[in-house]
Amino acid sequence: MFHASNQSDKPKYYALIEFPYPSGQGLHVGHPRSYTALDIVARKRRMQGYNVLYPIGWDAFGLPTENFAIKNHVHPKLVTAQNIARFKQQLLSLGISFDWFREINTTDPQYYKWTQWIFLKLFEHGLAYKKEMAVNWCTSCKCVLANEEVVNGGCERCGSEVVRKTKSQWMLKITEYAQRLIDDLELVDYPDRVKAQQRNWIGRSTGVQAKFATTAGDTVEIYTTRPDTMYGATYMVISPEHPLLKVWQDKLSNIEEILAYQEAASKKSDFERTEVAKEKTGVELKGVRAINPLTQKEIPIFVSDYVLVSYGTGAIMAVPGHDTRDWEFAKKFHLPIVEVVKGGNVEQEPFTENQNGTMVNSDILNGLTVAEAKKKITAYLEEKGIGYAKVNFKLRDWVFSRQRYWGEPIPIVHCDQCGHVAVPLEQLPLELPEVDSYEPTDNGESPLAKMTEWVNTVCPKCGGPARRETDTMPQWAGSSWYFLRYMDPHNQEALASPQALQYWAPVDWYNGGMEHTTLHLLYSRFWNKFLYDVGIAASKEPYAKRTSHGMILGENGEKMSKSRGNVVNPDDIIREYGADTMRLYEMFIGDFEKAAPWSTASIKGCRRFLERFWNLQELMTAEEELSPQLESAFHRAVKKIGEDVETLKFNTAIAALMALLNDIYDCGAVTKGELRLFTVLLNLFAPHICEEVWERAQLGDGMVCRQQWPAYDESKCIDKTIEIAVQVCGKVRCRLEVAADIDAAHAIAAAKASEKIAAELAGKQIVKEIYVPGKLVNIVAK
RNA sequence: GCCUGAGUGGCGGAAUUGGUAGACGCACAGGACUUAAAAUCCUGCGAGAUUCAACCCUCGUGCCGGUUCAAGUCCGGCCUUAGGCACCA
Repeated sequence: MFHASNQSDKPKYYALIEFPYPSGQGLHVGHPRSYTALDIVARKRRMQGYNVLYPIGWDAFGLPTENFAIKNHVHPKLVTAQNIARFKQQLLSLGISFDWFREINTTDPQYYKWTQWIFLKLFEHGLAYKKEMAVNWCTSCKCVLANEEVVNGGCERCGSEVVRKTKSQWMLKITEYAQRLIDDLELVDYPDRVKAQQRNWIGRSTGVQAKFATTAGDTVEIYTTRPDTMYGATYMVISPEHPLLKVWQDKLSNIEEILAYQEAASKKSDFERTEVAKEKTGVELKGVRAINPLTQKEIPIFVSDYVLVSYGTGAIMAVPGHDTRDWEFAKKFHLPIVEVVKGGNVEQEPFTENQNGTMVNSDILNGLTVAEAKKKITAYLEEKGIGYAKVNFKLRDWVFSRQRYWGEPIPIVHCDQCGHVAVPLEQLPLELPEVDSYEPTDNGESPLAKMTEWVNTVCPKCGGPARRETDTMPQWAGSSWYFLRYMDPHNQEALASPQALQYWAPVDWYNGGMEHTTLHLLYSRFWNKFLYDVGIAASKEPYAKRTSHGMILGENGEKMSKSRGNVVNPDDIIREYGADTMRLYEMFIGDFEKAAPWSTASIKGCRRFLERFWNLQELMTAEEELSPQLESAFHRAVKKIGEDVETLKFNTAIAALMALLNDIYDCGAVTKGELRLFTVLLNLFAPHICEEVWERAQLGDGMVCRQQWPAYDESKCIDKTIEIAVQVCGKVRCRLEVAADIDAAHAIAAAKASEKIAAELAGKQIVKEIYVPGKLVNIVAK
């Protein structure tokens, strides 16, 4: 019924919500908050003459389905199909104007064929690579997690402990796009908090990478954001995993102690390692020392787990006078602390302030400000060949392998002769084979590894024996490009036709949850940028505008969950109050962008409002015009509702409709023209009842949702008379009814003429008279 | 520690650029209708003092201070709280 065409004379509008994961629990009351909001926008755009694309689909790969399948010995395909059927029926009952002709499903081979195709493109461009590395391993899911999926050292999904494990993994080089992912935030309209969170996650820092010579005759590279403090570097720290330890092992007299420390560090979980309040530990290397390139002094080298191997060079110069961690470490190990920036007392506490401060004890830098010193020393280090300016990011490459069944197979073949070879494009989709058991294997491999017939294949390159990759892709794969598939969902030849991609891109308005800011939102921006670079996606950024809805909490103000017993089932609400009431309530519940507690008691108000609207039919007169008493109220309402929908203020838009309805009841009658206009306005929020009233009261041809969005007349938004406040010295003393177009002189005169004000001013001298048009008069008197 | 937000009645929440604080709704109280209840309709509903009653008055948007004729809104300093990041050099 709401079918978007890829060819139209109308301007296009692409509204998008995050497609749901069809879980076994069915729709959550949180889903409709987002869907109804953009449904309102989509409906308004259609009425405003746009060709609107508002699609829906299913992000259906994932662990809960797989776990359910394991437990109940059913194929996840079947579980998925059942869940989708339930979700679909629930969404249909809400009357969301999705384009169901474009429904997609990430687990459909015709869909994941293109997910695999994109992976091979990434592989072809060197952005997908396999690497032996320490990864985050969820002990409960028996699966590798991306950094983005680890929350407080626990699994984002199940909360279980995450440990480090060395495994060979497929990685995606998202770091290649780090700078552009930051820069291009300038091109899009996202909430500041979303942009800030993404920048924070990517974590750009500027500094210097420099070489420190050692007494072993080689060098250690360090990274620092404070090259200005290099004269104060009194020791050096390398991470326990640093490769130089192996190189130096024969020279180190305390190698046993170091290896023991290394061993202990490797056993710690992520959670333990990143615990903040932890006391610093470490071991000094006996036998190798470094040389501060500026002071030429020999300084000790320590190994400590407060330096991470995965960031920078895995080694730092330690400046205890001006870094909190170095200071703590120096105090514990009684290392010298040298002040190089004046302003604090470095014996008492580190002086980390880097705005104001003058360099001291720093030879060529003495007397400079920190900023000047940074510039000068960077140039100096470059000139001497000691170091160079370098930008670093906290963002790591994306661990893309999962050792699970229910995901897209990674279309790669391992050949002893040719290495990693792409499955030829014409063999896509590489479908998931049937397996007997979906359980991961004991050694942490995917259940696919047991499918020897499937695993053993021939190399596409040399024809020799080869093995298929048995890892699958993470759940994020399918959702990283789905907005492109919607543009042309049935295309067999390409992920979408160039014309469709050109026509619809970018998504004009994308609404979703804050929880996806550093996961899905970042991943899909990355994929879109890559696809843009290879000439497929038509816009640099996938989403022109992003908004975020707040969570709907339980009645007790806590997050809804089964264990808390505060879950509200949308089916129950729809059954008892109807879909329109449900939609209206979720939009009226509060500020759209903030979390709001559910209140079943408050729903009644929305239901009552709709009943009062329904009963207007009995008050309807045959007149077409707006009645003089209500004309300005209607014009104001059209204006307000139009504006509020654009700024996500659905709650006040509905309040305006309620106020307008109260005004109509005060008049005791409604003209046909008024009811028509009211129905048109309300139809965005409550489509079912409005279509019904539209037809029964014979308000017009066709359906309400096909009408034009009404215009308002600015000049008619104003009443003939208005009430202004009269203040004396800023305190309201009375209110006056005056003509709306009254000028300052007359307004002030009218104010003074009132008995109350005259009495108030008696015997006082007027100092100042202020008139704020349409608002108030303020008389200042002594 | 750093980065974002947010603190307003019994409750959810309103309040362009500083300009009548509490829109709209819920709950509650009183009344009408009814044999009765539900539903519906009408009225009231921040706190305090005063009054037979009403008007009027005083206070009031987390706390302290400031700017202004005028501050929920702007500035400075705190407190509390939610979300994100975090031994990131």
